[in-house]
Amino acid sequence: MNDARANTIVDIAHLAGVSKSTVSRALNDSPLVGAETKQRIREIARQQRFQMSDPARRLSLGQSHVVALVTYAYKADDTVPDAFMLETMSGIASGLHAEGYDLLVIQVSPTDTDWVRRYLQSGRVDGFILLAASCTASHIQTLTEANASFVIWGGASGSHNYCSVSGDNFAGGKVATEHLLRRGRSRIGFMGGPAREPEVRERYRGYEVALRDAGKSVDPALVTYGPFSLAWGTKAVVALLEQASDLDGLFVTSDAVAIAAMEELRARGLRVPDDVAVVGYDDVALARHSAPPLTTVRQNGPLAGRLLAENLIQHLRTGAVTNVSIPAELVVRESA
Amino acid sequence: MNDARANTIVDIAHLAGVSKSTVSRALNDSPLVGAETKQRIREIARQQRFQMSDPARRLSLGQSHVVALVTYAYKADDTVPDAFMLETMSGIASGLHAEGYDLLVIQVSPTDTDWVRRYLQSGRVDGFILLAASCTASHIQTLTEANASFVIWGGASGSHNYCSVSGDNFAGGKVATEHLLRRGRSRIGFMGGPAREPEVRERYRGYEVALRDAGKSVDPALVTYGPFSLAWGTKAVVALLEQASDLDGLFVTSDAVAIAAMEELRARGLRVPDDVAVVGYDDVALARHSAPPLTTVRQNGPLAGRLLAENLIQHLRTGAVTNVSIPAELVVRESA
DNA sequence: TCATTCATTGCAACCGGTTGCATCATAGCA
DNA sequence: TGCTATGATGCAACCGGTTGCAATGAATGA
Repeated sequence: MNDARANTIVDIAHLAGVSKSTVSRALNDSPLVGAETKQRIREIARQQRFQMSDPARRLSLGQSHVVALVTYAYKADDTVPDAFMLETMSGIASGLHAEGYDLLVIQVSPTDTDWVRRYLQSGRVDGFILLAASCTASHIQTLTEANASFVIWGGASGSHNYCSVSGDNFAGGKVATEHLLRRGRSRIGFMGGPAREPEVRERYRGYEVALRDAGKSVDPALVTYGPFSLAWGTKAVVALLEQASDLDGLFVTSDAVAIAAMEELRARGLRVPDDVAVVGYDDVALARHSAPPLTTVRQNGPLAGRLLAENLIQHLRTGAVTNVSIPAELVVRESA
Repeated sequence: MNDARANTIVDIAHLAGVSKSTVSRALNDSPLVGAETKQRIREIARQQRFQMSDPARRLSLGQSHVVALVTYAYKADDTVPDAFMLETMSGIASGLHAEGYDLLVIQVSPTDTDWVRRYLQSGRVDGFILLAASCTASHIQTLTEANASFVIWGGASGSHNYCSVSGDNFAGGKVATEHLLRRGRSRIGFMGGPAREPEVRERYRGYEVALRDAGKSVDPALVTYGPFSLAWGTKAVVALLEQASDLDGLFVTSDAVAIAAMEELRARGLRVPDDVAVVGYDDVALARHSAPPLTTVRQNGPLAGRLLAENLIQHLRTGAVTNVSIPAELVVRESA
């Protein structure tokens, strides 16, 4: 190996004729080094294509500059893989990157809470990003007890002492329902996801308020909850039609499920939107190309990701707790 | 802070009345420590809920036990968010996890190659997982020169000296085309993705061979390439029909694009599969619920992910270069 | 001109593990 | 009984940075 490239700050120090402290300070842009010295050292480092050892740095500084995105093992059958999820992840990654952080993706089992300790106490990560959909109360408790920094996507809007970023699910549900009302629908069904998810509850509230504002009240026969699965989309439509054959509008809190629902409607000879108008949620890429193209509520995934990243980092640095809500926008296509 | 929990191996050493070397060895299950001593130390560590410092460990060992998944910034407009991608990622994460590795997701710009050095030389990661679709020759060259461990998803099947895992794209293309032939179609179009992508080329080869085996040859008017975007799906159908109005079968190398194509066919009054039979690729979750449900070629995403992880780790440990191909399976639904 | 301040730089300890080598006690063997 | 092979443990150096404090020299002010 004639690879005499400088590999540690000591090597750089030799080349520059200074001590390693000075090199360390120069590369960290400390004001304690003279301007020309700093310049010279940095130039040498550049020529040598020098990269500081990250583990050593972490060890000294006591922080990893890594954030974990906590997920469950993804199963194609019961989760619909959002464009949204990928978009958001992309936003998270670039938001973190801009601040010099890296994104670690970890999978945890729903019943295990030990991962908090494993990742935090070992210094592998500085903080966590969780998704409300896959995040139980016990997880939150564990995180709080461990004094961890974390931020949750889609948490309840209620009072809590942790950071969160959510879509404006209430507004989204409201605008979707109002749109259906404006289209002259009077028997509007609500197909939620799991009833326990805060996102779903908020969207329901929006649905409820929109109806109330229009002088109507909610008919329980028109409301149904279930998993966010395509199979359920089909089943729910069947059940809904049995309970309320005069259904003429449908607000589904997931595009994928909405598309499955539309398929079932069609299979039963009902035309969309003529017989039943349908509004989805998420604006998945395929929504634009469904039959008919789906009217839906769009959330800005990259923005969400960026905010998650920024708020978490802010919490790491300052301890500030922020709760942000990003707007929901109705995208009108042909299904309603 | 009365938090007197043991935080370093030295604390454990005190509690156990041994030296820190012994603790280190005990926790690493070294055969150099006596059995009872090892037991005792481990028990104490458990009681203290002790976690070794990862940065310190990395610094000593010179490895990070972290692998980077290299992605480009995700843009909803020109990339179709695969279920496959998410599934594969999940497989990668659990494959890595089983071997004690973590998954870091990094975004790089197509023109930048410096990230290799930044991540590798700094010791932040031990190796890389790349996707052929977003992976230029210069990236590969840089990786090779840096002597990095890496594995590529969907690389060419040709001869190369790096690890790769791919779907059997040739077989997939062949089986899809054969299915269309079996359905009595004689004017079968090929809608590929970007012509430069190895995956696409292989699928085309399968298409070509299937036709040849059936005594037909490829009609260039039936073949078209373009980006994997939904908008292109629509446009390509228009173009194809102009060039060959007698089109009666269509093999599209992406489900999402295929769904967009079917929509356009329908818009032009052509029935699927009666007038034009369509076969897609990927078996996206929505494929089952498109109109009509899409016949497609399925790849096992979780398996792919697991193999990517395992082969990379094997390369890290032994330097072994493996090239694996996973099977492609035809899923017959109603579109063909 | 001398004392004092300030800007630079170096020294050395520290972060928390790993590991080669020395040490030591014990068991095995002649 | 004396000597060696062997297993268990400790010592101390090392991984590559960061940082408090001391030291140095020059510039400032009286």
